Amino acid sequence: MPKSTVCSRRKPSAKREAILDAAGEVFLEQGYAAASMDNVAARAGVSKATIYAHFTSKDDLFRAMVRRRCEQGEVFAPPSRPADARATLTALGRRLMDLLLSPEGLAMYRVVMAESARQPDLARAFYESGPAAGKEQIAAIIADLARRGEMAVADPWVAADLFVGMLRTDLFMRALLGLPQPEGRSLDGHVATAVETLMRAHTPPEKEDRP
Amino acid sequence: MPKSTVCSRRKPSAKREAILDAAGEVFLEQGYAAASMDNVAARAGVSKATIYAHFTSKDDLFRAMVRRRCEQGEVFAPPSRPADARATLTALGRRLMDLLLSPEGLAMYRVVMAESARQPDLARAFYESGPAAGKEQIAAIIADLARRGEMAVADPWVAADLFVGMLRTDLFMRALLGLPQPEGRSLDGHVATAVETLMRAHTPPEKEDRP
DNA sequence: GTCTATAAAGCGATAGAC
DNA sequence: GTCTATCGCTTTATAGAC
Repeated sequence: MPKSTVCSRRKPSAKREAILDAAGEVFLEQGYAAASMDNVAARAGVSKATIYAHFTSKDDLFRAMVRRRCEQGEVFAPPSRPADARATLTALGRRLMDLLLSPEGLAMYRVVMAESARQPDLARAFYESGPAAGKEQIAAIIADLARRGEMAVADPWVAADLFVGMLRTDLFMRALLGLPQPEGRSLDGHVATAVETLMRAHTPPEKEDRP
Repeated sequence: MPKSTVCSRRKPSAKREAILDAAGEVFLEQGYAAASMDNVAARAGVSKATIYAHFTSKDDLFRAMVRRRCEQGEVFAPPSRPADARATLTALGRRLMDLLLSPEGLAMYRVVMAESARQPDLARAFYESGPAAGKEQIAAIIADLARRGEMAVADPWVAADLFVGMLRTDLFMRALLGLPQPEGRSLDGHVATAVETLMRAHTPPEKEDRP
């Protein structure tokens, strides 16, 4: 995968980067409509006219900001050395929860969903480089576990979907709504429950050993 | 449960209702910030001043609209006569999917999430009267199945969480983002997969019979 | 209660100097 | 490229007649 010096169709002008950073903060905090170009300019430390020298409109700036934040490589690395299904899924689940519950990630979900009606292509780009890419990587790891006989999986994509779904429960919904998390349950316990349920439904016959 | 003539702290003035209906359409379509009072007035067939005679501000109108749409009774009725776990869960899952994927429901999620930072109490009210109330009803039904020996459930709330999570997967995420649903998979198949996975993890020992 | 007309402020976007 | 200053429009909210 290309990582740097490739696809730099624009030289990384310092001001341009500052504007994009500021736009990220303002749009993600306030939403597209409530955010103002004056606000972005102030937070970037430039004048409003400078923004319009780099971007043709508020819309253009918003799209550039979202697209830049979508450019991220592999977020779910396969385990460095082969491990059993429970350990692999637990690490994976924990990583997913951290991503889902990060403030920037949550804000991104909110703002893109809010604008999805007016920016269908942007919503698609976000989905494909975010949730879809992540699920694809998880499905690949599950497929590998199945290949090694650690799990009995008919369709790795369905299994990945179930796994992500069991992790992205009320906890995620509450986070998206900005509500405080209930104190009782820990993230690790939450992940363990999902892993256990998935394993019970996908344990290969020769490994059957109920606790 | 009280249904009508109760809690009518305001007489249902016709214009007031028209304004609230119009506000629902406009806010849910365009989002809070992008919606204008002129637009609401036009769609309600009244003048802008009339709106301000009933509501003190745009914010007040928005809150009244959300709160009114949150007043809904029981959405997941228990089965009329006792049925086995698979049938009960399948009906329940199908009902949940219909609710989650309805255009009004989706728009409500989007607009409340987008405004959650500025309206924390509104987000909480929506959550409690929507997702939380639904999950509570589902947990009660699962608890009843467990009591009758149809399922082996340690914690009905955890089971309900898992069940809802497995249903509210990518399908729901894509719907929130306004993306078209993939053609291949049917809603019924999706529900069946979730029911099957939940059952495998919660089948009581004396009923063990794998297909 | 409901209207028309308007005030006051903020918005996206641009002109023109440097 | 970057700035200051400003245009033209839309917005929320209100005054005053009926």
